[in-house]
Amino acid sequence: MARGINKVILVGNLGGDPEVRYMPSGNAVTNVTLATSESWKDRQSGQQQERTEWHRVVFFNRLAEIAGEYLRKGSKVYVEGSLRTRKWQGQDGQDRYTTEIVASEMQMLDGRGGDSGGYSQPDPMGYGQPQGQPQGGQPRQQQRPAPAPQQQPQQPPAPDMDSFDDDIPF
Amino acid sequence: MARGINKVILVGNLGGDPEVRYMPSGNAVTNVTLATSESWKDRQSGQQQERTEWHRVVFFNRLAEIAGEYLRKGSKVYVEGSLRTRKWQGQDGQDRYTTEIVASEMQMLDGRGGDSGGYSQPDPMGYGQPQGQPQGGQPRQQQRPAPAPQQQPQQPPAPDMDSFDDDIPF
Amino acid sequence: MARGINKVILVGNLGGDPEVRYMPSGNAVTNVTLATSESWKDRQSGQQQERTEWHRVVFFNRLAEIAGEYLRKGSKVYVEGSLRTRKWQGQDGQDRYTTEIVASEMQMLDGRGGDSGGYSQPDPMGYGQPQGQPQGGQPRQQQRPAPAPQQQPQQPPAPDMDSFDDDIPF
Amino acid sequence: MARGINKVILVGNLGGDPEVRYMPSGNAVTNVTLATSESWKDRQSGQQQERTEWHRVVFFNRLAEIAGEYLRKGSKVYVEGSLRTRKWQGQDGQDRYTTEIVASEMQMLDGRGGDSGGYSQPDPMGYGQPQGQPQGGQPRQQQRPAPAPQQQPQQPPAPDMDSFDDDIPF
DNA sequence: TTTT
DNA sequence: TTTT
Repeated sequence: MARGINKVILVGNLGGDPEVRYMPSGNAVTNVTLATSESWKDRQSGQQQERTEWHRVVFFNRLAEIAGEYLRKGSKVYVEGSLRTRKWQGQDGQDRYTTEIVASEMQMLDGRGGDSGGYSQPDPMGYGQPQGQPQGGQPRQQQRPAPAPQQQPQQPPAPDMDSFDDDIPF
Repeated sequence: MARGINKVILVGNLGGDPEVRYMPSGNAVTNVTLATSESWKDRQSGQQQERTEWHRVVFFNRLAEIAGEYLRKGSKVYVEGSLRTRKWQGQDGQDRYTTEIVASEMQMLDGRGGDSGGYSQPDPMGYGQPQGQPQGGQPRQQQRPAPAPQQQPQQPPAPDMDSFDDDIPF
Repeated sequence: MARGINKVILVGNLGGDPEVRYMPSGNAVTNVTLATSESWKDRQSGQQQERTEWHRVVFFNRLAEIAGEYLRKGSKVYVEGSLRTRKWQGQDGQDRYTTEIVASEMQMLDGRGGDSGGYSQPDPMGYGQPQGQPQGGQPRQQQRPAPAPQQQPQQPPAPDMDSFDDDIPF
Repeated sequence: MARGINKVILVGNLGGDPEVRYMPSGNAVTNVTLATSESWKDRQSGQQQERTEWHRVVFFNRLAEIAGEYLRKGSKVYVEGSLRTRKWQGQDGQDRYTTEIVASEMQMLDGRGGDSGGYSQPDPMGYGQPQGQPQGGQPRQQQRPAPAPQQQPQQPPAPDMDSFDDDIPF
């Protein structure tokens, strides 16, 4: 039961490949970062401005497996979920807080995925090939660039797997 | 000012090219139909079932022009708006009601758009590639057509342009 | 599985008491009408205008029972669901279509509902009646306090006012 | 223009009175914390569990003034906005990040606000105070009634119960 | 997933 | 770190 509504809807692109981990229970946990951006014309300078917002999204269980399998760096994705602020200890022993979107629904919005390898097994989600892409001409090579090494600014540690409760309410 | 929240969020594909009209004031009004679908396994038969829902979306003013310019049959699009039920007279003189989504925000989710040039070749299927296909290394035949363009049952007349109020609050 | 997103979020007041029916299977189906309204100042006349939109909402199964039990005419409610257009035959034998919101989530937003019973004493917590309580003719004791205000852990400093840009795009 | 969608919808209660500040430009900035909570039954212990999530919400400009004027500790409110993660320096000189919801829309969901003053008379309409009205210590006259319940025009018949499918996918 |  |  919920008292209140805590809902997030994102459409954005993955900043890197998903990171999949497994809990002792065997359940999967997948983390991605998602970029959304806005651009507008600055009133004073008349300059075009842009701001990118980065979101930390976490998937659990079945959704974590699907995300790990189908999403790739650059994938465009719809994510629906809820906000959760999680506490962790910095190396200096101080408390830190990180806000994440705990996904409850995910939908791929492009068919590239970003993975050149393609599927060797059937597509459990029935996802896969893109809708809305021009179909003439030659199918093109998958262009996913090599995984960029990436420093997260202030990387919070991965959540302690043992502290996860399979009964997390979503 | 609003009393209450009336919000719709859709991600779907256009059933046809947008229809753009102009009000006497010169403001544009664009109509599209948008398909969303769900599939699930029937409990009894074990059969895969699918249901496609068709939404009537209307854009006004600047958004109407952008929609008219960039959207095409098959385009995948994010639409945010509000519900409005509109009354009209059937040929038999009887009242009829049609519910539409009045769009307040729109975002194209496939990359063809954005370019006013559009297609230089026709899309043979009328859509672009469907979603829901496996993506193996070998491009394969399109197996499931995207939601078939179809005559909307009971086509309500286009809204009477003169009855539109430029002050509609959105 | 879904191809596309079909989501509606409403906050409004019930136009009448819920109508509960039961399917042959014993499952409940509850219908309500929900009002949302907007008001704005007309540009030309300078008059305050108001438009009320009526939404047909249908609940199934367990949600239908809860809605039938706790909602009343005038109740303020949050509803999340999806659009569904349903075909039916008019008395003249002609097809008609009605668009409804099929609710997937519901939350009561007042503790008094539309029942005139209401509060007879002031609310000592400064909160009002918690959600999810029955709202029959007899007001009853508050049993679950609303979330207690508490100190935020790790209060970040207020943003530096000078760093704000008036052109922030929202 | 946006590339991507960054949308948050919250319904919750204020943890404290709003904090209003003014920018050098004279524009207002108002901060509140908002609680949403979930409760569920733990699978193993069978115990009822509850988790409250606290959200930092910031309002700008006109919305900041309205929030500062009408919201109070305990107020139930609908907030729509977008996520923004803001960087700041801890006392130890280290970077910290705080995620906030930048509100673009706000609606009060109770007529009493958090002010214990509340109503001294019963609500004749069975509705409660309309939104958007001042709610200071002195209750004032209700000026705009909530949307009047009214007969729906063109009532379609109730759905034929036998045609419902228990497997409807939601 | 659970609850009202 | 993404995308156009």
